[in-house]
Amino acid sequence: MRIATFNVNGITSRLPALLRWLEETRPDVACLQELKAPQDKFPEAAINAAGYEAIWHGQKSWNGVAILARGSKPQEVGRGLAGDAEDEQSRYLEAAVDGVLVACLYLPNGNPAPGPKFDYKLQWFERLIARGAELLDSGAPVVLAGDFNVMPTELDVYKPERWTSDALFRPETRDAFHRLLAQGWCDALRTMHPGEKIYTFWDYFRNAYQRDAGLRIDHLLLSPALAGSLRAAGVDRDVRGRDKPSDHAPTWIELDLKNF
DNA sequence: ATGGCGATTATTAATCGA
Repeated sequence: MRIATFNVNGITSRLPALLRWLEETRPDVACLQELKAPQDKFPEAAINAAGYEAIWHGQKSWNGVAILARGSKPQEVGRGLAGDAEDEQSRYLEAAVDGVLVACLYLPNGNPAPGPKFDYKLQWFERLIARGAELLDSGAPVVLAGDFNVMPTELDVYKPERWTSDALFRPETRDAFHRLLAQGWCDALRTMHPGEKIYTFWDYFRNAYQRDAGLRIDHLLLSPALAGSLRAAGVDRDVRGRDKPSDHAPTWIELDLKNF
């Protein structure tokens, strides 16, 4: 089973690039973030025509997440994280696909930091950590996939010293990510490629992609029930180098569930 | 250290992302 995560930065303007990538790589599950489209503007017909069924949680202008499955409808488990009744941002969606619980998440950016946006990021992180504990307690096979807006270590930033005060790399942010991992999650990309420079995002400025000035902020975390099934992981870097690209590249894992 | 690009929304400029 191939599971991918892709921050599309606007599904309306990214639809041709998304469809091309789906056709080329045929993931079994695709988690999308930053739809930047209201609920009724999701291009469901085009997704269906590509062989996928989808559930999504849209929002006008910002955020928005979706889970696509090839040839079957993702069975929704829930949307949104508990712990803040006031939170209206569409950033979290859970679904069951072929016996695997897939959580698609778009963690807040948090800049500028410090400030209210950074506070929101850290609070959102704590709510995710609480949900992570529940999911692990269930013993279910779970993948947490999405744009975490965190570079976990210095290896995950092209120039770490430039990013130490940024919301994506501040000590509080990294600490939260590491507390999440310490619950028992497996960082799939890093596990398959220890010590390697791996980026999933290159900003639009200053030829960042051409200079390989990137960040690793899109992650797939596996529960212990799934970690032993991990066979491969990677980033579809070339997608970032095409016309009209997202600033993120699709990131994926391959699980062997034959003996599951 | 700054500003650069791209998408969206409401009316050609502001906001947001990372």
